[in-house]
Amino acid sequence: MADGRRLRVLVVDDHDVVHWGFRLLLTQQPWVERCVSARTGAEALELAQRFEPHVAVVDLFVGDESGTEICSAIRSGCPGTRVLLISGSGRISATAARAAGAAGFVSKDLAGADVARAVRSIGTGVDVFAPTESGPASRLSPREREVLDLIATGATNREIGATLHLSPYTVKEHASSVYRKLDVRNRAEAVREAQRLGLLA
Amino acid sequence: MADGRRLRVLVVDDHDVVHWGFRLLLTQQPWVERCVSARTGAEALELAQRFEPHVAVVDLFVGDESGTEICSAIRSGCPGTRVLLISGSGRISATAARAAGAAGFVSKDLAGADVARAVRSIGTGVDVFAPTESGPASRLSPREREVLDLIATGATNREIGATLHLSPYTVKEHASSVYRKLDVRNRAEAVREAQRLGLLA
DNA sequence: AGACTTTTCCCCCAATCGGGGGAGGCGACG
DNA sequence: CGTCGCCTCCCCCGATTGGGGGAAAAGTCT
Repeated sequence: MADGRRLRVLVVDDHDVVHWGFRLLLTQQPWVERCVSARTGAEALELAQRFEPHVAVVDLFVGDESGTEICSAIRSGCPGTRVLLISGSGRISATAARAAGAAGFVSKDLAGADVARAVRSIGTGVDVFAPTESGPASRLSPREREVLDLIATGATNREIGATLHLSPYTVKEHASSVYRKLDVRNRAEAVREAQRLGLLA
Repeated sequence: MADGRRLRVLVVDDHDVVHWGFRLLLTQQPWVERCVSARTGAEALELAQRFEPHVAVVDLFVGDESGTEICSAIRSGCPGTRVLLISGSGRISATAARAAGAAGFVSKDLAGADVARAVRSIGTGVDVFAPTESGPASRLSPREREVLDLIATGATNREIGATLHLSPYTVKEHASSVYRKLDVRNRAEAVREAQRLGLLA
């Protein structure tokens, strides 16, 4: 794709510090043509269409909005733009990122040079899914994550079952699996641990 | 305190992007002499003692470490340095921030100019506690916070009672008060809400 | 094909939870 | 002085939880 061409990059994040950080990081790169930032999904979409960036760096949580949704919106509204999802402290499943149409996923925890390299790789057509899933977080199955999400809202097993169209027995089963995998004893601790691991918004 | 003098600032955060963001933001300010960054509590302490910054900007969560603890460490290891605590998305009680010896607290959500102004205010001896306490967080009594902390560890009311030398009945009473005040139904949701409000770390 | 994981469902049972009620003591604030 | 919030303790009760057991279908990986 982009070979001898310099890249345009769009940064989507609700924190100004992140904007400045990326701007400082990226404008120093000789292969970056320009770097613009959006603070909301709507702004991101608008900028993407007007600006046609090669790469959109999208935070997993942009205010109240979901990074994966913004990713999907950019993908459909501006097909030429490839999306790199970045996470604050937590992790996301590579499959979920792919499902949203992302071309890559990395953690903000990575050193600057690594993030920059990831942006460049995305821009040149190479997919990047950095944090090879390893922690206890990754061992949670999709179903278990769904259940965990609902547990964090204070829902009972019965309510979760109704929501997910499952028997309360099954919900309890998934909940117990989550407790085992996260090494916690109950819902309260599971929520705390999930927050710590960045599994919840 | 610092009048005609330009300020040295230490940024403590585990995310490089935040470092770059603050660097870009602060080095543009004419009243900033220099801006250095630390990625861990130990590094922060070391830099604080060697560098004697006027202001230390400390994230509420630095990797696995607690921002308030780093704040305390800086305060005792380098009394001349005043600390500005910053939060990612959540909030913290101003009282908790004060207890840790912080001279101020703001949210990363603030616009750049506001954050910069807060840093400058801290450096010139003015305390800054931006999100004026009003929410449900501040209404929690000390006992209720203790109970909430222990609930987040997965402890049962009986265990909490043993820890705090209270009857399980009393613990249950405090727990119920917490639920009422945070407008949640149970422990799991209370933990999630407490995290969101920055009551836990 | 066998091992493995995931998902789904069921039962039993003790422990825990959370709301409701009541009660007394304390200190602050007006 | 009365009220109000905080802290402490107690009981009852139904709902919920979480561990133990078993079972079956589907898919993946080797």
